Amino acid sequence: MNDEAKVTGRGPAKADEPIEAERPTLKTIAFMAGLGVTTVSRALKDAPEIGQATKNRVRLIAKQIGYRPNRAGVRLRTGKTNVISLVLNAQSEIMGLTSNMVYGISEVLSNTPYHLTVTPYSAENDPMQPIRYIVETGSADGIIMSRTEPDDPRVRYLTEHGIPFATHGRTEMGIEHPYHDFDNETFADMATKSLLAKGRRRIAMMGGPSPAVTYFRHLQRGFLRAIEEGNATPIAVAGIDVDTALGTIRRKTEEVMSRPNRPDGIVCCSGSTAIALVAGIEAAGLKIGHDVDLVSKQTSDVLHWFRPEIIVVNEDIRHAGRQLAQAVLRRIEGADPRELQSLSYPF
Amino acid sequence: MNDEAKVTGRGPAKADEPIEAERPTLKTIAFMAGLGVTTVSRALKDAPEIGQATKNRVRLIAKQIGYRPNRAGVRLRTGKTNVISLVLNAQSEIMGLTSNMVYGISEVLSNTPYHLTVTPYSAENDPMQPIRYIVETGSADGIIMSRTEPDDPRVRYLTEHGIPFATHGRTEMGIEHPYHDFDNETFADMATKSLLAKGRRRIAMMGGPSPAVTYFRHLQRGFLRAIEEGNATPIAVAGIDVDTALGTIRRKTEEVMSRPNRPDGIVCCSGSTAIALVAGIEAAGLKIGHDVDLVSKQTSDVLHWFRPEIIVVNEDIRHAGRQLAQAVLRRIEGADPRELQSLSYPF
DNA sequence: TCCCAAACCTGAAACGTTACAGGTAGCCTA
DNA sequence: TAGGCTACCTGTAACGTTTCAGGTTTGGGA
Repeated sequence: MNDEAKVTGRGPAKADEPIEAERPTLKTIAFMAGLGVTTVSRALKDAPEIGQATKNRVRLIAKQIGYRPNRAGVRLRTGKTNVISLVLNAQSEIMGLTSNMVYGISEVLSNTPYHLTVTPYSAENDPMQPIRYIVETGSADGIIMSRTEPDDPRVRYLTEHGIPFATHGRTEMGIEHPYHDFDNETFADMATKSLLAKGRRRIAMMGGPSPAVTYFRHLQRGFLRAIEEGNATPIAVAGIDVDTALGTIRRKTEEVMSRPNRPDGIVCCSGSTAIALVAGIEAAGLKIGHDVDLVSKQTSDVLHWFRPEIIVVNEDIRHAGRQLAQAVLRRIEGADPRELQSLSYPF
Repeated sequence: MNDEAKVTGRGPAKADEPIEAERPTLKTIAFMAGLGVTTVSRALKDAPEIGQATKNRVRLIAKQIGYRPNRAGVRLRTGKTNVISLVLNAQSEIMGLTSNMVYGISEVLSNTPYHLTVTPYSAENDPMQPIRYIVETGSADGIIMSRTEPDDPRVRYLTEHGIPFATHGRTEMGIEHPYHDFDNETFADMATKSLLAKGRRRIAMMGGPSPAVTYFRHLQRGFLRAIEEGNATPIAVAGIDVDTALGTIRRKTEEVMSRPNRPDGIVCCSGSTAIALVAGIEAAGLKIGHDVDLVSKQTSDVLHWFRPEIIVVNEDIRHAGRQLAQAVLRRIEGADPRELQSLSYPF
């Protein structure tokens, strides 16, 4: 049977130190219950071969002494890390995106044994690098990532290696995988139409992502469709992306809005861009809602209270985080990826 | 000696599966080098009792086969988790704070074996709860936390338990611990003085934190000192904190700025608050830089390009993240906490 | 020639968990 | 009464690492 000394501590407590309670293990419970360690392990995970009375007894003791399974032990034995990794591009910080994503994911994870680790990579680095690291070292059970591209090497790699993951954004590579996306096509369509409805005819779209990212195409498609249906003129404005420095946006906007053939309506795809846009527009001596109308997507609630004249559409990133977390968790449990694909719609 | 089968795999690979390369362990290297596992372990950590030639040989093999220590093994044996935990209040999302903090910390951690996990807690919950969880389950080697209070129970608890940590913000409880803080007293002083220099005499301060948080006092002190020295009148405006909903701020500001005894200068302590303030001010029919002057601190670069009339002071949260990460790491190595205390200054 | 220390290297044990391959008691059936 | 089934429970081994307590060789000094 068990040796009591081994259960209660590593030796006699020194007189001048407080008796530090050892963290309880399965062995502690086994000793207290007069059972084998195996039985306790099984009882705690509700295995069918353990009697109900024993289970109750074990669970009572476990709760009383505050037993928590040692993650290192579990991980070493089973390979299960109980970690979800959020892989992020540190550059693309659309206002509040990272934080809301983190908080959304955490909300879901807080009721589970999973922890969240964040792995940012800098823009100069290969996006594959953190992914490979996680897979090679087996440091997470699931991955959440953003900046999804139509033909995304990360998606291919993870699928080949059978690692559960979910992407913020869709791909176009014929691989069914969990994702959550905002319906940017509908957003661009609706946004453009609302400008058309105000009589605007010379419309530009700004503040979208790099063309490499999938949702750039969605935006483009929705925008161009509405423009065409409305018989309006699309104004191309280069160099105002969501990753562009705000000072550059402001300057560029002022310049664009001073041209004779300036747009009279703007669809903006990000909140921080919108703020710099407004600054540029007003620096050019124009008035929002009079000379030009502005519709913008936002991922934090800043715009709402900034200029009531701006038509604001919310993309709820926190909700996206929740969806993505749910998706990876269910994928880890083996769910069909096609059931883990969701879209949110602009209202 | 070692059994080759044990080193190269768990059995013959099935014909229809690709030969999945097993992840190398110390045993793999030991077998390849014709050494004992112990020797390899020691060689890799540069122990003095291993010969130089052996070290070189072992390290070469390790590098060649891409050996990475198994974290679960290390953690189980030594108790070292190689994890730093960032504990955050999910409510207090000052614009971009969370993300910049995360990125700053990651920058430092990326050159170390440490991973970053994020543990948010909701405002309704006890701030001690996540801290206790981490300590009880031993799930991190170090903790970074914010919203530091003058008499902070978390600081007391962690100090008593000897867990390395660093706080964003100072305490006033006579415990020397690592921290990084922004010199909010100087900020408030400078900000107020710059308003005085513009001839403003009726000055309010808004957008600070909850009075429970330490830096509330710093702001107050700097503000009141400058007010007194300048023989100006402080205008008290209640209910416009950094955590207040922006809609509320906007409404309240409009109301305050419509009073006959309205402030003619405002010191604002957060960027998002400033945006809502401006909206309120302009809704009241006033013009920034004419009827009222505004100085604001910001933690993202939005304000800069928003209204040039606003005097902007930057608090670099990314830098704070770097400092805090450095501090915990050095604390883990046993450095004196008094050498891990730093302040950044408004320029 | 013998002994001893220094320089290197070693196997076994342990961390906490789960999987494997049983073991035992009690009871029912033939 | 034997055989066998069911319901519960058990010890041992293993995951990969580090620590402990040695072991072996080499070379130098007496």
